[in-house]
Amino acid sequence: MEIFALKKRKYFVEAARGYKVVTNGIVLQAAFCSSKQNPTENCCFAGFTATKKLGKANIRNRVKRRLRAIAREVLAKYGIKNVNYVFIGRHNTLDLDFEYLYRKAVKAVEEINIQLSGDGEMQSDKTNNDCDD
RNA sequence: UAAGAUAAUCGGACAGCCGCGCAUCAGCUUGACUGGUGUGAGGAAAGUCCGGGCAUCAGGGAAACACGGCACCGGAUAACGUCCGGCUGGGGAAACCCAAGGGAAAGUGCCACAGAAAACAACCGCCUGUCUAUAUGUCAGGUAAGGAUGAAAAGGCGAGGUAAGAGCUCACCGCGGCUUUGGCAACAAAGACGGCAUCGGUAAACCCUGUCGGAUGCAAGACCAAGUUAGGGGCUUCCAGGUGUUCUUUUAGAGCAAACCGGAUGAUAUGAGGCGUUUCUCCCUCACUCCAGAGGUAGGUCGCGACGAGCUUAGCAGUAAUGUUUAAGCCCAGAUUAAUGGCUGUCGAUUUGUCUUUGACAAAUUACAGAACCCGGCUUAUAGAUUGUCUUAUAUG
RNA sequence: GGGGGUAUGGCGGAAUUGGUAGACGCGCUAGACUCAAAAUCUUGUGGGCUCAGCCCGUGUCAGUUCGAGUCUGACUACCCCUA
Repeated sequence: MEIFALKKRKYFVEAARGYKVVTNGIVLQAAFCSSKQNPTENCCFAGFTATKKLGKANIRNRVKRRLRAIAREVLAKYGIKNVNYVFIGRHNTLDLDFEYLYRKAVKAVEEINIQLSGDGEMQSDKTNNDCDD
């Protein structure tokens, strides 16, 4: 599974409209790619967010790096193709143990994949009006 | 040894596994590709408080006004509100530190409350004279020694002097200008003089004097691609030379384009515009476009990554800031959801505890913080470590 | 990245040239009215202490001044603008 970076604000907003799982240390959002991204086979996209609430520029950068390191390992195994994943840092992301964060991230991805697969079947039949729920 | 003062420097190291940005080379599958090589955060990258470069608004010069910054003296610098050296004032036992530190005899304003009075001092008191009702009185004058205030009371203090007083006189101190000497200067020292009628404070109040400053900031701005509507006045078309752009067999050639520059040509008007305001002057622009002006948008490339107010070392000049090619070496991050990292181990440093003895072991901690157009400063944040010089105290010799 | 602004009791919001900080409104406390509540009326309302008083208080720290909410400098927090 190859992973590419999300770069446009548009896709971040789309992911936020999709599904969301909250764990200790990480918030995960995910949605299927739009057709404009023209994804290659067997790849998914990952974006990272650290808000100004977390701290100054130095701290926000380190949160993003940590999330990037985790996402690289987790999505390589558990990622579904043509999905935009957005990882959002929380106030304790830096303090928690790396192993602990890794296990939490695996759980979150698995959970959101179940939600996405259910949505994927329904998407073929009808429009995705119920995304906000 | 202890307590300080000050000037600087550094601000973790190594290894393993897995990754990232940029540059460049190679490959073919021609791209969100693969592989190799090189390179990749700071002393503050921060705050955005000053000063520049650079860009746009076409522009240059002069005068007046307006607005804003700065202000002991001399120097350094591209420039500065910065830096260096001095002066003066203040703090400290000392090393040393701190200061927006011009002008209050150009003018205006303000100085609450209290107080007789807050800047043109006579309310009480003191003294002299006068009047008659002989009093704790009236009127006229002199007087800043005394008066519960206040942040501040009209040079201070002592002696002489006087009706009472007073720089009225004198000594010392303060102040002022003058002369001489030293210093580039700020200023200092000495001398004699003035009597202080310049006599309070405030200029981070207006202001005056001197001096400096056009405005806006890289989301500046340039180019490419793409591209919508409407009103009024006015209504000529053309040229591929430059420029742009596309392609190729790339010192060039061919094609395309009238948006720009340039050239040719026509009509109308005698004007409009020009970076705080006004005036003057030079000059420029527009006349085939001008005025008015609604809505929409999606981006890309350059700017932007180094021959530079460049970096390192030594020499020379200078008290120093700094200057200098004199000599040698170097080319040193460039993203745009924003690279420079994640995990592990070993060592180092600090603190605490234990054992026992000046070493082991264990635990904890290992800062502030992340370039975004680029430089020179200032300010603020910062675990800990190192070095030089100086002061004071104590002890010993 | 760049540019600008604001900060005063629990909340909104005054305070003229620097001169007694907290006007005014909302809220809150206590009381009156009521069987009870609302509305209404009255009273109080920044904090601390050794409480007839004194001290500290205008985001924080300095400076100028006799005196600072106001003037000057540096910081902190929050907000806005910028294709």
